[in-house]
Amino acid sequence: MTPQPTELTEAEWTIIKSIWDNEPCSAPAIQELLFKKTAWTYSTVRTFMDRMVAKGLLRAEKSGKLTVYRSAVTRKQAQRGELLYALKHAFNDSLAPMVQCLLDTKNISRDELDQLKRLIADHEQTRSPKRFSSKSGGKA
Amino acid sequence: MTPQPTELTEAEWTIIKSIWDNEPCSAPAIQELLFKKTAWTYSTVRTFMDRMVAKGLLRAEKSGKLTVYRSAVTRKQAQRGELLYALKHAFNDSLAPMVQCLLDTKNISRDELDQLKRLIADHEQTRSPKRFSSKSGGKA
DNA sequence: GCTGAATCTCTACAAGTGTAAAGAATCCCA
DNA sequence: TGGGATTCTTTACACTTGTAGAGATTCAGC
Repeated sequence: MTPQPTELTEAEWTIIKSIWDNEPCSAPAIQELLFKKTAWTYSTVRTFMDRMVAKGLLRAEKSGKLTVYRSAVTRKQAQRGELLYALKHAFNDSLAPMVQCLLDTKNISRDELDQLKRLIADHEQTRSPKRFSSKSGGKA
Repeated sequence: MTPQPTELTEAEWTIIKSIWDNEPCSAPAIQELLFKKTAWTYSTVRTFMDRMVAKGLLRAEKSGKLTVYRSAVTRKQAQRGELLYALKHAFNDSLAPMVQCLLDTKNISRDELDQLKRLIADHEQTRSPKRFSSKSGGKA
């Protein structure tokens, strides 16, 4: 699972986000949903969507005259891909510099900082249960 | 300063990293440095570099027959650009989900976790000195 | 069966990206 | 001063991305 990480173009992000929120859905539906933001015509949207099918980002299925689309990658997968791209190229795969850059760049509220600390604390917990990991281990 | 954030392509990252580490430098020098990794010919490297000059990522200067190149964006700027792209598109500009994804994705060692905690702690300190910030404030 | 609305398919084109060959210019040295 | 080595310039080409028009298809209702 989690095939080779994919990076999406800006347009692809726009499309797939709309699909995640509405799947299964048709091209005309997506076009209408996005029109406010993008002013894309039906042709444009349709072209993107078909190209994304070709790339394995979406799946299409004919239902009568309608073509119905679904995502073929999860939000998590796509996020991972994008994150790994940045991590690898901009930060040579090192966590700390990336987080440092994040801290330097965005104006982070106290609440957000607390939230980050909590995330890390929780992760520590999960990462190394260390003691009674009576979690049902492994498959059958 | 810090003009509009730029995202770099993979090839551009490769080139500019090599330049940051060696500037000022010539195209043949960069080509040779990268050849092991990329097998790019001189023409390829040179094309990239000249296009990057056109984009404002590098600066070029003739010195006799040699063209000498320098970066026109700092590592920080480029990192920021890449990070903001991911943050914006994949995470709708929300810090926590991005960090969460980071934690979920990479195998993070205990040391790294500690380092992250320290980063955040330090940041808190800096962000809101709150009490005796007798730190020499501001310029002149 | 015909018409109109909705949808689809095909084709196109400009800009950007990855990749490079071929030939021109230049310089060092014998 | 001519030749070889180094570097530069020009041009090209295929593929991707952003964007879309024009015409074909299909269905629903008259």
